[in-house]
Amino acid sequence: MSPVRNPRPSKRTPSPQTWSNRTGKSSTDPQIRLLIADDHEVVRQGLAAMVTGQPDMRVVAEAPHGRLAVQLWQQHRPDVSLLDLRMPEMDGMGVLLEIRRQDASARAIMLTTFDCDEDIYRAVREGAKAYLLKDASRDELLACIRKVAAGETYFPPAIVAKLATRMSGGELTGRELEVLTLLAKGRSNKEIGGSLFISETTVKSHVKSLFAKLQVLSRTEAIAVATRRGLIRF
Amino acid sequence: MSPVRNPRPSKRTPSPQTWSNRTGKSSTDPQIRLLIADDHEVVRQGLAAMVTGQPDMRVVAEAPHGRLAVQLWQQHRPDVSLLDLRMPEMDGMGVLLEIRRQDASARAIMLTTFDCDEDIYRAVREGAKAYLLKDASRDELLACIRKVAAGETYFPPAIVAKLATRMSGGELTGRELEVLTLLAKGRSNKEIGGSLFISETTVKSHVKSLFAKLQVLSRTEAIAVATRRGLIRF
DNA sequence: TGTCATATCCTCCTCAAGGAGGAGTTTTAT
DNA sequence: ATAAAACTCCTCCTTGAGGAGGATATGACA
Repeated sequence: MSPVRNPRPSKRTPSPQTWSNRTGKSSTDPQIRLLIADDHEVVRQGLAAMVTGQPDMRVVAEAPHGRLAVQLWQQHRPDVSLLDLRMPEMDGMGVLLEIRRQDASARAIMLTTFDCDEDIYRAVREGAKAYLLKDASRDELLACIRKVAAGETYFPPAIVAKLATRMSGGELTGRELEVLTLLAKGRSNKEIGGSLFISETTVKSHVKSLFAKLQVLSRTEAIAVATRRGLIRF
Repeated sequence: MSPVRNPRPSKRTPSPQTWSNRTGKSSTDPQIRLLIADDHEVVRQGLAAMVTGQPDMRVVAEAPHGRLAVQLWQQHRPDVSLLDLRMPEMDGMGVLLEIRRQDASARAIMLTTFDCDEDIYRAVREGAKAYLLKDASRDELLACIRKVAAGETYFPPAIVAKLATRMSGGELTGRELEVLTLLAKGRSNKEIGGSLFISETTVKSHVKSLFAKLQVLSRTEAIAVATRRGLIRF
């Protein structure tokens, strides 16, 4: 509410010295101010509980869904936002996109239960400073928050490995993803063609390039791989 | 350790008046004593945070995996156990089975992120007193704990509906489940036969009855349905 | 004892799936 | 303007999937 906002004037990351200033900071804002966005109350409570007691950080806002998260971000301009990937109204990626549109230097940690290649890839591409699985320990979470607040990034080794995996094979086109989605629902090529208003032949050709990119030989395999990569959900 | 255990003699739910009594209860055990078992620290912290401040309940033990959960249960004999379904070492179902083997009147709430028909069904069959999704609100959780502590059961409407769905179609045999698992990995009938040391023909016949029970017409559909029901995981 | 479920195996048949190898059109980026 | 993707459609061919309709052996249960 107070008009005194965001000490960072949307500039680039200042020099390391300035950074030290931030950490042992001016009297006005001595703590890392956090926004928590997660639709699960248990998780919000858990995250909040994990930072309370830490003298150098403080939760300034909590949101049960993405839309509110953006709103609260605008109001509070937190130093670091903890965003759940899967949320109603607007998911974590949406929130990240929106807040980074308004302030390209905004810092966010993406939180998720699963380590889907696709999700990780997108989060990194959209400028997430860190990617944490919800099975992270308290220490890991705190370390991650401090790193991100300091302008660094944080990606667990397992995440980095996944990211590498994802790079192989190439990206699916929009149409291929549409076909894949229907294919995963058990639809035949003919049915898919009917749904997308294209011929069965065309579906086949999409399926073919799909298989090549996913490096599989059958639709059932495609479903398995695509699910593991997070391209489709059940 | 103390032989003074479980003041409720596995009787039926007492009258509402008794409820008031329980809340302002006898000096020996005035609170509902809880065990929390979940491999995610965030969730443990969250659950703990949600009950702290409640005068009528108290967390007496926390476990990051199933094996320790059983151990701690034996030590503390909590009134209610909150068990995560998916855990390392031993999952929630295993813990439930074990503690109910030692004390058939033990009360447990099964916690999970997903509402898979199969999981719900098994939990209910094995004597879980309640089934809660992790997106439950604080109020729902507290209400659930109090109900279970009072000897009642608690199943959200959505869960009951799922349970009904699960009942249709019939149960898969062990062999059928094996075939389904391999089928979902993208294996062909011949490959499945090779893995299970049976002929392709036999695989086909298993697949056929599989389809009938799942009420589907193709393997891709089977994967979709089986995933939704929680029969297979990726 | 007979029945029911499970698991195993068979044949014959049809059709959808998927590989090989094209080609034309539109969109997008350079 | 031009090249590169993406999207569309085609034929010919092989094989695997899945339906129909069986048979046999086992073990549990009444």
